[in-house]
Amino acid sequence: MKIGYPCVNESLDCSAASTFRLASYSAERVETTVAGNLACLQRILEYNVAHGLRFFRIGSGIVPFGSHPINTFPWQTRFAAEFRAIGDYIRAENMRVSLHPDQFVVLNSPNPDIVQRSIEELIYQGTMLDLMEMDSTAKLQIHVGGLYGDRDAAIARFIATYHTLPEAVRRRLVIENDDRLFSLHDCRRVHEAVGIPVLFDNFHHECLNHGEPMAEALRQAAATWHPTHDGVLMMDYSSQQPGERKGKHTSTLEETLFREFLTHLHGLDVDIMLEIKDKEASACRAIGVLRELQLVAAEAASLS
DNA sequence: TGGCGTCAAGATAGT
DNA sequence: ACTATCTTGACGCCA
Repeated sequence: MKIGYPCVNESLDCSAASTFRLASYSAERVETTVAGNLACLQRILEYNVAHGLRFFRIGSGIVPFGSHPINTFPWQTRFAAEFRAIGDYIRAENMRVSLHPDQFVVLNSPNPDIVQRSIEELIYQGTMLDLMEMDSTAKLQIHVGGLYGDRDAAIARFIATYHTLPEAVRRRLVIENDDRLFSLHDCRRVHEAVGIPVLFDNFHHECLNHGEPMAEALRQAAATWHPTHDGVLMMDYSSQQPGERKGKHTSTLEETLFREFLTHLHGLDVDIMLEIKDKEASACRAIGVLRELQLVAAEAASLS
């Protein structure tokens, strides 16, 4: 089981998502910014190794305007060595990485231009993983998309678009159950049609489900991952921020809830991304919780 | 230097 | 038809 957090490290004084306005675009600016972002990414990964965090979501903004037509800078060749070095480090340290393109990637949009731009974005993000020479267990996670008033048609459009994706994207693409529109059940329908793995989000599942208990939901999601091609189930973990609207992520890890969640795994191996506001602080505490449990288990074994 | 309006991109619910 | 929200930071103008 690997534990991780997304995109940003708040303990370090660098950013791997440094960018600039479209209006101030220049090739020179791209080059210096990507160099800085990759240097920071390496520092974040080193921090993670030092703290036992072996899962990390790389931010979408490593290459500013990475899928925008304005960006004709050959970053893929200029930074090939840097990407490969980062990939070597990730493999050497037995880490796992993912990316999560944001809300603008909508493969089931009725608007073909939006679909095309979405595919361009997925190609950009997949290319980064390819340059790092990551295998197909490094994933690109997206949501199914919009509903547009007709769930079946929306799912059918996702499936149709999926078939047109380049293999380089398809081998990494996974769908995540969301908290309002497409549930675990809906994602499993898509999986049954095209074989795409379902990344499980426990908090979204609490917000939107069909009565599946947590342990059963985990089992169902895990069954959509091919053990060698996809790796073990990736999941996002969070919990409700008390007193806030339903769906608001907690500001810090609630250790009691996390321990309770772990009881539903029943030995299932998963890699857990903590989608929690205070980032690595909570991830480190999650590591502490797991170590405690392991100590308890080890003690019980030695006594028996 | 600090404050703050704005930023490539979509979809949805509410008014 | 228009706005706020998701979600959040960071750019970059201005005082």
